[in-house]
Amino acid sequence: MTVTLRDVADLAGVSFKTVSNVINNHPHVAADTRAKVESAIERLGYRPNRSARSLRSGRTGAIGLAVPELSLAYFAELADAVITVAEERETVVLIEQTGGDPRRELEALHGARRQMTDGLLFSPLGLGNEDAGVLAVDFPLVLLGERIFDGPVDHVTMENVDAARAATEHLLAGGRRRIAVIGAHEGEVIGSAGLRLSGYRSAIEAAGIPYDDALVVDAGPWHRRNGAEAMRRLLDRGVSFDAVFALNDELALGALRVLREREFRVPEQVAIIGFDDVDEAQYSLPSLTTVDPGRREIARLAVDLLLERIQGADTRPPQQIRSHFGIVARESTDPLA
Amino acid sequence: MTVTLRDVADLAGVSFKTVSNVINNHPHVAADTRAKVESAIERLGYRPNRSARSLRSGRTGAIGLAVPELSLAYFAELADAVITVAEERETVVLIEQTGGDPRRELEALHGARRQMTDGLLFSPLGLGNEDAGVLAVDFPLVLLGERIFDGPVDHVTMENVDAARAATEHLLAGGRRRIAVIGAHEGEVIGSAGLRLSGYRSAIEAAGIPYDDALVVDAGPWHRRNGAEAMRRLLDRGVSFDAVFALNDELALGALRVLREREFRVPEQVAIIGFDDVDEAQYSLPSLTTVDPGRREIARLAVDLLLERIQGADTRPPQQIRSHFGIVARESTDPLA
DNA sequence: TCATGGGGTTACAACGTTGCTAGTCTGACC
DNA sequence: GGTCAGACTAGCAACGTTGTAACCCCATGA
Repeated sequence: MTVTLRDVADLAGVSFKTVSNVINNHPHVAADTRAKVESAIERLGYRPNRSARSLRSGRTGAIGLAVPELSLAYFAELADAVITVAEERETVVLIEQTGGDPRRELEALHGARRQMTDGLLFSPLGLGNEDAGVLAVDFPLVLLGERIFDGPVDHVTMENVDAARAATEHLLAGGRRRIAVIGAHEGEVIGSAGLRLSGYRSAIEAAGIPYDDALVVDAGPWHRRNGAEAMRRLLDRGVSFDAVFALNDELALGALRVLREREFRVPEQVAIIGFDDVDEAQYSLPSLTTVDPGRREIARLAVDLLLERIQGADTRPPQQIRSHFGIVARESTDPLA
Repeated sequence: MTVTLRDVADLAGVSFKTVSNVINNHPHVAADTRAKVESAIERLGYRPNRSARSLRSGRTGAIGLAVPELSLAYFAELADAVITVAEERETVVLIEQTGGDPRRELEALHGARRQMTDGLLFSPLGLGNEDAGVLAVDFPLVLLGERIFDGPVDHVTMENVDAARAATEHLLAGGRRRIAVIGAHEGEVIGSAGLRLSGYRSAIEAAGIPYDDALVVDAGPWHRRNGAEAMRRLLDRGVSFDAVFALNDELALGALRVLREREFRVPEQVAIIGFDDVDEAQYSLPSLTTVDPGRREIARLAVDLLLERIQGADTRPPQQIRSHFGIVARESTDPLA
């Protein structure tokens, strides 16, 4: 039924161990032996059995990716990028959705699925810096996102503060002075919300504009519906503003929807900028200016770092790596005439 | 280092095979033996080794999901649903992206990754009905989508024709008479495009409206950008229309963007309906009427069918299963006053 | 009393691979 | 000519699990 090393060996007239040597590119295999074996492999359509290989070697050739949920465009596009990079490295990706629930995030770290992978790319949402201890695990782990910074592990993240500052400066450069923020998380210091908010704050204060609480709206999860709802709350407060910095694109698109519903002209009356550069941002009306946080770069850096740790080649202390960001200017922030 | 059956057996004072029997719920294990073994398992934190189990039993406990790309919201949301259902069945999902490329789709069917899974959920895009033969594989396979209907395999799909007819009727009921179609694929008979177009056609003809080629616009891949571009082509043709049926939501959102750019009032001058009910459809402006094709139902049916085939419990001939659809009426098709 | 049967448990042999070790052979060197 | 290094190949023993078949023992019925 299934073709094994032994079958190949019989056909090639060598021992099955020699076939194994050929497959694993051992040195000291004579060229003609290698040729014989390879043609036998070809003839029989031999494929190494991954379970047997894993059992013996302790490697699975797979990595895990734990994210909140694929329905969020950012994570879907991140997963896309991770899978694509991993494929180039002959590695498969096993996706787990945690829903941002701390309990399920812990399970992603310690659950039974870990056995099926050699390491994990972990993007927590429910766990925070106070949980950094749980990251002390005995398998290769690369942390993504901005929920935890004090963990004893490699961490690939984006330049949240600098990028948020740049986003805010982009609005300021367009002549805006009263810039609202959508998507804050009350009291959060680190975490995407806290970091981006602090970037915002440093930009406006550098421009001599005082920070105004009334312009900052909390939102729960960063879905469109929460962006819409937050914008409604902001409008209902009756404060005036001429720009909005939504802390991610989904929030921005939800907020944009409400702005236009209430017949604000965007960008003439209100400019809006998002964060993430999801594909969709190009196709809203107006198209959405946003921050490209370097998603593909993050995927590449994270996968490569994880694979190096798995191979044991990399024995450096835990790394903190940041991707490069850029402002993608589109219609939603066209400067005032 | 790792805890094995033997360690548990030693602690419990039984043979390692008895431990195996306990774990696999074999009948004929005395209650007190079971208790002893279970407490030993607990004490040592024993976890069965999946590679060893796979090697011996031939089962991996994983299924594959091959889709064009996760960046397309429909597939991201489908993957979300599949992973969620599979998790409830203690099964992990291994996602492969084919990019809709026939070569990579074939690889998904025959490639090395198949070894890591017990079966495959396969949503082709590049392969068509003429390739049905390649689906004759020796592992459990459940086909998704509407590219291939003549395959010798289980197939879970949506009611494309009926749903498209209902979508068109929804527009007709709103008083629209000149309904354009965006996203056709020239000459396609089956496939989502072909089927949905034929549903459209049967609806308008039943309403006594002749089919007009000038109203039907081709588009390549169903991305926003193609929807936008197709809408531009349609407008450039100079034909008049009072409604648009976009064959999926992404096309609809791209088209909507162009309509509003060109200052059409939606839905007053032009109504638009999509297909898929992606999350985003609720947050566009105007919100997008669409067809809910029963994505969660598809995921559940497909996973359960695949798992039954894997267990060998299901020996029926290949099944054709269809999910239930519904029209989700939103602002973009508000009826004419 | 002895065969019978079945509950409960166990020994043994795989599953297909790789790490380690040991071997054989050739050619070069002193 | 003998020794030795190095190139090349092979044998054995795991890795941790499950299927098969066998075992023991006690209760039952003849």
